[in-house]
Amino acid sequence: MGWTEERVELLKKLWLEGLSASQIAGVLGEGVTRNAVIGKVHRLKLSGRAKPATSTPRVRSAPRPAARRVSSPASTSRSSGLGTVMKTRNSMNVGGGGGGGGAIHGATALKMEEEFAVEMEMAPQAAELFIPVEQRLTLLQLSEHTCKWPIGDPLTPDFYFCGQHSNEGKPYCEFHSRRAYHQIDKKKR
DNA sequence: CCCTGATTCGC
DNA sequence: GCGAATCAGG
Repeated sequence: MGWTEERVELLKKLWLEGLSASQIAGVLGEGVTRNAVIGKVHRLKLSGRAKPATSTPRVRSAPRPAARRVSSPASTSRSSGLGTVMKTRNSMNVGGGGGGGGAIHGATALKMEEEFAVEMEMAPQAAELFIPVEQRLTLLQLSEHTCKWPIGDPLTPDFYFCGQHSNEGKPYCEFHSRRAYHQIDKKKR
């Protein structure tokens, strides 16, 4: 499928809006891959949309030895699981019983408007894992195959570890292993 | 592992 | 011009 003016405009809009290439590809659908989007973006010369200008030396350490293409894949239909985006804030439930202690809400909610909108749009059912009290682990109860994802405030009695089963040398259960690596948030790039 | 954008280069 | 493969980074 070629790039009609409509699609190009939509691409521009979404890209400038800050959506990732894969997300845009998902929106455009119909056999449009992330690479196609990125390639088009480059050709349109509208790449680098939030460059701090600092830190982009583009070091090409490996000069690319030989990267011939593989035979054509015949079918390009791709049903990307777009609705799988999970952006959830780690619930920090710190106590609550005592006197009116915690009004410690930072001023982090500044540039959250658009992001939050997109968030709600794409991950309507995102939720944090809930671990039943009887399954929660203290530090001493951790073993090789228990998820070591910390939940809550370490300085608080209700701090505990996930404790779900984790596979083969992995420190976290499947649910948390992603979060461990992946930067769900962070506004630096 | 998952993902991101960047680049190359055969088509 | 297009985009798959690949790279480099998070």
